[in-house]
Amino acid sequence: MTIRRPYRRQAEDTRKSALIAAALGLIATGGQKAATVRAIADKADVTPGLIRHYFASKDDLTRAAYQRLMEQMTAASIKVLETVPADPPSQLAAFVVASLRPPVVDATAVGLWAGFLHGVQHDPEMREVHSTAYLGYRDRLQSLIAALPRPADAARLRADAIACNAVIDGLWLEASVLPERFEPGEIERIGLASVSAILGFDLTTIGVTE
Amino acid sequence: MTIRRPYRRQAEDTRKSALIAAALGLIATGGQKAATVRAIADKADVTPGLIRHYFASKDDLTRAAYQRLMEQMTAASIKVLETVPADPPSQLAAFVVASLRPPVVDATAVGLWAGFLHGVQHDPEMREVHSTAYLGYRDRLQSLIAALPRPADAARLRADAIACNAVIDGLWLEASVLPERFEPGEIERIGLASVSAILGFDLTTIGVTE
DNA sequence: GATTGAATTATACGGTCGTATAGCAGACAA
DNA sequence: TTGTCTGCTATACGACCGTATAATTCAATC
Repeated sequence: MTIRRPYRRQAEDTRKSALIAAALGLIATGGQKAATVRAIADKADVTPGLIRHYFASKDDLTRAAYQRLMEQMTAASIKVLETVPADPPSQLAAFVVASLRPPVVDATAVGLWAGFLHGVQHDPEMREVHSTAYLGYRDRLQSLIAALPRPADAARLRADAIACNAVIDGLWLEASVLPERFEPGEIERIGLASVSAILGFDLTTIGVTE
Repeated sequence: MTIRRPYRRQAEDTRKSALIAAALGLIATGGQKAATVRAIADKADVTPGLIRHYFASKDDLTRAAYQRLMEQMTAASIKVLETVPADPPSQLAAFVVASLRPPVVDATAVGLWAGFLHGVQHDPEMREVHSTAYLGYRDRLQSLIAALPRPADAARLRADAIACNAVIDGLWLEASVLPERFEPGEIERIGLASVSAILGFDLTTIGVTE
């Protein structure tokens, strides 16, 4: 008679969360092709069969992992707003800088993002998740811009939000992919200067050093 | 006795090129995992064994495909410079707009780019290709900015080039992933306005409608 | 402490992957 | 025509993939 692997039962949320974390870790390290059912189970310290007990299919797990990733990324930028003065310029400056620093700017984050992009383009459910997260982030940015003491109509506001979001995204991309090409603090400085120029409102004199 | 598939001999460059094109097509459509040795051979109308006759391994073919992609993408933006007036503002405006239109802004292009990102991050050879292409594009942009009739020292020039490149990249990303969220021409307009604001030099009055 | 239901493991299946190697057949020289 | 080089095909191998299903063992309930 052979011995059977011992185990401890866990709550559904705990297991699902562990499996999602394992999948994200593997995708970050080795790309989508490294995140096999067996490897994920191994990393989560369970056996492969359990994945299909909690997720209808591997694609289902992949979708859940993507959702988690998007939540984490947008949450990091938004949370910082609670820790700075409530005046609009400080809030916006902090938001911009937080989006251009770890943990948002990070080689694994952009790797993960890229790993999911194909799914985002072809899976309607993932597309929905992406659209919601992206527009949520941009709307937040837009409301911070709208709060600034400067005149701007609705059309201008929308264009400004798209433009500022693009600078942030572009810098995020470049700094994440080729971090060694930039000096420490350079990306944040350029980000603040660019947003200031686009909005016609100086944010560079606000202290956001930490 | 079984019949054997008939074939015609081709030059090495022809076959390699066809295999690369097939690989890119498959990655664009179905992601990296769709670009299997068998599928690539099928699309290039040869048998799988031929791939390993021309490429040391599948990774070798993947690297070649990435190189081709980067060449195509940067070439598209640069080529447009020959077709517009030689004065610096017109050149820069044309460059920006060309980078924010098809074929550069394209759902398949960004899908391809994402499909290769993991390799770029982990394969030194692909990283080198990326670095060269990216910096080449940015240098080109920087030289166009430098030619503008406005004062700017070296440090300012570098920061401006990084910032403008970031806006372009960010808009490229957003427009490629969620094209239905933007009105026709909106991205180009925002791109020109943002670059103008960052540089403090108006490019929006130049006709680049085409 | 016995019972019971579900969380977890175990095993198996058909399919596809990248790679290796042997031999056929197309095209050019003689 | 004949010979010969090599581009190309054919076939096979071991590994691993996602999925399906049956067997077990843990933990809560009575």
